Amino acid sequence: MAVKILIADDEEDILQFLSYNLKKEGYEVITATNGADALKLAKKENPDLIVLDIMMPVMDGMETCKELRELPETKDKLIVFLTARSEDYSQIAGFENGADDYITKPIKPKLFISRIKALLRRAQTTETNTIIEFGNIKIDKEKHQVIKNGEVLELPKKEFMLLELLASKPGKVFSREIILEKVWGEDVIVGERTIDVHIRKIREKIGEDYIKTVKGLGYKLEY
Amino acid sequence: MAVKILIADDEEDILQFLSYNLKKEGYEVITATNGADALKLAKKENPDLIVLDIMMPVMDGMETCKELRELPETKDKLIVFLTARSEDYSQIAGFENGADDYITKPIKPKLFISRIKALLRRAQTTETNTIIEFGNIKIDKEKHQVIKNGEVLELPKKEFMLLELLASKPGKVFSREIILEKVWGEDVIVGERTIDVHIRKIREKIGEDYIKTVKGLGYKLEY
DNA sequence: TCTTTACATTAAAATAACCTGAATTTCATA
DNA sequence: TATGAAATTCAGGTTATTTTAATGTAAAGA
Repeated sequence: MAVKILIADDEEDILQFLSYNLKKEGYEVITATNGADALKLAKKENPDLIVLDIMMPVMDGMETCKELRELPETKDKLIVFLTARSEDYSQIAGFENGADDYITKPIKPKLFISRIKALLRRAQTTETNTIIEFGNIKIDKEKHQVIKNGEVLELPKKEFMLLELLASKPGKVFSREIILEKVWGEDVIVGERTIDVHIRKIREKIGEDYIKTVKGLGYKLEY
Repeated sequence: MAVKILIADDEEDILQFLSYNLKKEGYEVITATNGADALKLAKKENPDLIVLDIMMPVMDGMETCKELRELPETKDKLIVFLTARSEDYSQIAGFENGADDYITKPIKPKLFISRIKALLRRAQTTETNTIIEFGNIKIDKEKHQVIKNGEVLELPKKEFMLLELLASKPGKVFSREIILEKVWGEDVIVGERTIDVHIRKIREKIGEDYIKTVKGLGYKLEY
């Protein structure tokens, strides 16, 4: 599922500029031209991150931020302020539970993107256990290694992801559809035979007995 | 080696007053009269602790603090804010990686010194091991040296930092994204090929077999 | 049995990721 | 501010990975 970002700015130029750059990175973008709209959209669309211009008509960025922090459904959202370089920092550093980051205009695309990415990454606390075990196979996500009876196997990216998926719930049958979505991504279009080929490669490496074909349904991992 | 403290304040009186008191305690003191200079000095002189006045021309204390927190070489430094008593505490509390302590003016020498001491003491106890070893390679952070079979290799800054990062968790795959963030800093935008080139330089020096490329993911250190 | 369906296999094509060396720019230091 | 070292960029080359496409096989249904 794509990461959703809400941008609120009254200047169309900036809105388009930021949208373009974020979309290019694969983010889903929604926009508002003032704080009040941003608030409504935030409640409705549940974005992962919100970019607020400080200066906006109807409701400015700070007021919007304050309101967002008060609503239960948006209070923990990541919020980034856009500020003119000239604006006094102390003015916006003022509140408790303020923004998670401040970006000054003029905005440089690469810098903007890297800040956004850094924030989203830091927020990701769902770092799950990095080691999965089943039978005599051990999968170490961090080291990107599969160990079979002490023997280290280095699988390339896609193979690793596919095995990781199957191993995330041993015994469960994963349909080709699900596999494509999880390993390749929702909007990546590849033929179904591609999966077969990867399964073959994995079987060659970890042994033929682990991954079982369930005709008409998909694949599962058993031990 | 004496503890080095950087003070940034636009008022000469205060600068002298604090310098005097710190020097009397045996600290080495360097000074700046605005945030921009402080930033430059911090990078160059590598002080152990930085005292920043909130109100300064060119770049104020908060802005300086933010920038310091973004540079890899200064991000973990101890930072103390000087604030006028009138200034509201909550005004400056907004930042994520804020200061380590706040001291209000007017400054009482004894109190000031004891706070500084306390901070330094706290920081010292958490000082990490300065030597990392793996295989026949030894990395001495303090001496900024890499020793391979007794032979001393002097790596330049970036190469050293990169190797240090990889060595901080041998086996773990570090993505280019993470490498850029940790070694170059979030906001420093350099091309991805830059990493490759540094990796090659390191390999040329420590040998080809330690750093492993994991295609599509990044690099890891193995031995 | 013949046909259909679903998956397997293989080699080759396409792509993405990385390496390399040279040129250029930046930086620290005298 | 001149100098050499370090850092960065760039473009062409190389390799590993991914994907396709053509063909094979086995099992289920007509």
